[in-house]
Amino acid sequence: MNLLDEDKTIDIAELFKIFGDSTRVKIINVLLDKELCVCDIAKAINVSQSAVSHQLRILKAAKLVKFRKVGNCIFYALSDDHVKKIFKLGCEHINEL
Amino acid sequence: MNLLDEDKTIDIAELFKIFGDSTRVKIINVLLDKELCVCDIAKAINVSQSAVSHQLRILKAAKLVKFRKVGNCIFYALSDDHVKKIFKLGCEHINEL
DNA sequence: CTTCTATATGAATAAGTGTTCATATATGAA
DNA sequence: TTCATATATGAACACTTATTCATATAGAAG
Repeated sequence: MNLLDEDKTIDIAELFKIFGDSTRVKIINVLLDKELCVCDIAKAINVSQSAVSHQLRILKAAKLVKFRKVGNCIFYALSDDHVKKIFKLGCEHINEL
Repeated sequence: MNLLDEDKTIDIAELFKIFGDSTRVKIINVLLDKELCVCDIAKAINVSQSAVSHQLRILKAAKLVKFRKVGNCIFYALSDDHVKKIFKLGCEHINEL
């Protein structure tokens, strides 16, 4: 049962690394069931607009979030259910400790 | 659907952060289906004994691995199926990209 | 065109992290 | 006890990363 060829080791680590920051975890958490624009995310998790924007850039680059533009605002949402699954499994693990 | 109270945000991030290093990913990968002692892990993933030991300490502190002593050797294994589940879900995500 | 709001981004700084190297500890064998 | 092997650990260093601050971009409203 060897799930990884050497090439993918880095990719896996990079994926989990993205879930490994509390600001990004907060962003993912508030996006679990709805899309939000940047400033609403910032308000919701009480982090500066700039910091949220920087982190969204990372989440976007990893294709963990998608976005759509509506006038002046940009709404972000989780890319797919896979992101939710990984996140929820992590939550379950924590809750069982 | 708000899975996190503020208190747990850090815990979740800390959990994923542990999966977010390629040396630790390699260690988890070789422990998926068997236990191994430290020097065998080091050989298997081609990383120094010291580096492996340092990373095992982190995995141990997070209760992601368990260990047993046999004479001179210390065999490490994944703590439980939860660790495997999270890891495999990450692998699936990567393989689907 | 000007102003206001929303978002992005670059630079700088501070904090965190992984590896290496040297060494300590501990167990087994002789 | 002495030697060899397995593992752990502390310090140092290089590297990465998240935030802040200032500023740029862009769209909407007046």
